[in-house]
Amino acid sequence: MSQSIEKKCIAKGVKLTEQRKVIARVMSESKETYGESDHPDVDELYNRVTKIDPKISIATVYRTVKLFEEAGILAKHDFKGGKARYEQISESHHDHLIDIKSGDIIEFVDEEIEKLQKKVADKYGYELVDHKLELYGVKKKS
Amino acid sequence: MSQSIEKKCIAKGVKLTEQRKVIARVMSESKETYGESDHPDVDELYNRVTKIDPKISIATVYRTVKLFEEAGILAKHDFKGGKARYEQISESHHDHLIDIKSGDIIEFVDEEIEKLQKKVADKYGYELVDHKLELYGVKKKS
DNA sequence: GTGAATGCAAATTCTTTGCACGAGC
DNA sequence: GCTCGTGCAAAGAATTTGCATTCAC
Repeated sequence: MSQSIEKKCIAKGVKLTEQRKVIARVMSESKETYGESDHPDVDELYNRVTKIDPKISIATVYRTVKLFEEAGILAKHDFKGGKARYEQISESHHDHLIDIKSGDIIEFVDEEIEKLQKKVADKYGYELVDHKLELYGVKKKS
Repeated sequence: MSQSIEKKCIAKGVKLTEQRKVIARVMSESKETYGESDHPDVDELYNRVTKIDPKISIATVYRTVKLFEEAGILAKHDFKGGKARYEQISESHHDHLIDIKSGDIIEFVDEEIEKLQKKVADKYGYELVDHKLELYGVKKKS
């Protein structure tokens, strides 16, 4: 179980307003409530937070996810489909396998792929600072 | 050297209008003219095609790249930065290493990573139909 | 000739911003 | 009181779409 976003904010000196607390809480509870597959977009997040505090505006949600992203608290993903989707950054890095039929998202870690990526960057004289690996697949009938 | 887009259209039964021919030609010549790093967005493509035929509208460019993408002729990439960027699909699959300082794009192939990706999908009971691997790096001073 | 493609401008969608008001120190 | 955050609505940017006209076959 990962550290609450609220605590991370305090650790990083991000000021916590009431609105930010609600957004932090909703994102902290995301996977516990909706499963590992949960990567809400801003609209979905807005729906969830306004159930707790109906006065929060969508602009604040946009501003807050951007703030959290810059603070290294949330990760932004541009999966196929146009809108940006967010998840809390966890200690352990992982990549995504996306079911193109159902939209389900499976998170996985593959140390060997990680190592090879560094090797590739190295080969071209680069230091790897970030990467994105998304697999798109269909369930095999078995 | 890869097959011209125009020929691919004929092979796939995609109707060729004058506008589509111009767009096909510009995308076919993309890497030869602008280097391996070339992955134009729609705006850039629009600039290039209107130099050949100034009457082509941006809507046609959008419609055409979507059409070509659906026909498996162009690949669409959502690199960081908001706008979609395109390149011709070549026989040999490759991934991208992006220089986050200069924006340069290096294309690379790593068979081992490819294999591991299939293995991961397999492990979760999926058949891999597509994937996206992007490395973001900074040049090492050496 | 007929259905599909185009150009234009308006509409959509996602996201950002200007500004006046409000909250916290 | 001052600074910064928020809400609202308007602005922006990228992309799509409705419709009348034109084009490809």
